Amino acid sequence: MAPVQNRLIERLPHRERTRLLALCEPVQLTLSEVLCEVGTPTRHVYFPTAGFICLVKHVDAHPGVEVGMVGREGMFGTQLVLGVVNSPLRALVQGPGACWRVGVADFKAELAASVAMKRQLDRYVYVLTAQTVAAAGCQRFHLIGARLSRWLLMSQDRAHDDHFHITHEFLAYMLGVRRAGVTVAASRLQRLGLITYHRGELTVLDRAGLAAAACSCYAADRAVYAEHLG
Amino acid sequence: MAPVQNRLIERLPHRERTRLLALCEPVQLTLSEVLCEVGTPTRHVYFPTAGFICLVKHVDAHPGVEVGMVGREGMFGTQLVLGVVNSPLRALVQGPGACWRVGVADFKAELAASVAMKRQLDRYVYVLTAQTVAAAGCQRFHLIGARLSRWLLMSQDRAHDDHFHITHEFLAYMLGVRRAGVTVAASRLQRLGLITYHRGELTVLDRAGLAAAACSCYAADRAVYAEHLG
DNA sequence: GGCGTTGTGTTCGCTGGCGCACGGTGAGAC
DNA sequence: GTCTCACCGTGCGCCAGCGAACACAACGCC
Repeated sequence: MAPVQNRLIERLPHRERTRLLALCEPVQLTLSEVLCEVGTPTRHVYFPTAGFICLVKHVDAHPGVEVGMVGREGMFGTQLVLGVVNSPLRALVQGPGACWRVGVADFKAELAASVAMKRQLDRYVYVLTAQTVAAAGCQRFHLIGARLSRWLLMSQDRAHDDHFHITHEFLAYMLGVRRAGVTVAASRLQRLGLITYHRGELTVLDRAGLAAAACSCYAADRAVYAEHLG
Repeated sequence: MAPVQNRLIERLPHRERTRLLALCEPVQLTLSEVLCEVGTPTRHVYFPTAGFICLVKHVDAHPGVEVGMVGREGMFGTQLVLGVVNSPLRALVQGPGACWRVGVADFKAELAASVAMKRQLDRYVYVLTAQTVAAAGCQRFHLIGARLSRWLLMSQDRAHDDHFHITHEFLAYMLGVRRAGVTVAASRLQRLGLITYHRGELTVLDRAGLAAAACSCYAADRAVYAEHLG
């Protein structure tokens, strides 16, 4: 078996890790796949190892806003940790790749059986909530360019690659803005030599520069994660 | 002893409720009191009975945005339920009134001792998180007038009174907007006969009208609460 | 090799909210 | 009775982002 490569699982005590992995099945996340729709019961819990997932809030008929991102540092299905089956958010695969998957019943049973596991996942719930709260502030105060930069950095961290597939259209959906707005912001970043892109293939050229262009939320998110699960 | 009048405590099984109340001390929340500053360790957990508390996120040097509100339907200190001591948010008293208070150590001990309590508070964490997520979307898409209406309704629910003390300045801080913007929105609501106010004393005249003017987030929040803790 | 589809660049007029600022007025302090 | 201060009304210029639209180029399909 390949190394686990999901931080939450790796941090579990040996016994719990083994038991959980025995219940996991490896699945491949495919781009744009919807793992869970709003208001529907969660069927599986996901622990990404290479792919990553965006959590999107919808309000009225508006496009949608990303409020959280889950890569191999986290999991999708935190609502189950809190004892709730329905997802309040849409879970959308943004980075294709490998992932562990557990059925809801098995997951609940393990959670009930292991205090250590529950305790750790509680902490992750906290971290993800902090990210969500930061997203609220970010929505309110930061300009598209800064938010775009932040989003690209977060994606790059989770894709473990400086190149990934993403269109302006999709970015607009994630940021809750117009596609044209993204084009303007992205082309500025390109002119500055921070990124380059062409028909959905985007490459980060200057990570440090991008970090400088990003809003403070990026650093804040990382700090919270490091403090509680680092 | 007066009736408990905090929904979370009331919903506990008899044994747990009695034990928790034995550890509680009654305190009076005073307007504008800061119960907990960002990044500092939480000292007490609060279960409001008459007063209520706002949770405010700060980003950079910007004014602040309210991302959650806690009245007698909830509690302040959810981070402790997740095993984290530091608060990610500022907790600010917005409605003065009575409240139960428990020390952190006592609270943790009770939480560890009672599965039923932990389970219920987990659910409340979920509800509060949903509220936070809604706040993010609300920030992004809704106009000041609609958000103001929502905020007034939420306050009224928690104040159990159609009259309360609130200035435009403070509302601006809560909504993360300019004071002048609040004045414009509030005076429109007044012209429509939905509210009346004068030098910090505000009265709701037409609750139904206000609900019609508010964004969908208000109804959504209530629905989530009712579904999970109703 | 033609054709529809998808991704990107750009324009135009509009508007909500911003920063800043000034003025008025009620209420309490002395 | 005056003074001060908190609270509220309003105005002005500005700008980010919006909605709607059009143009063009690259790619995939037949």
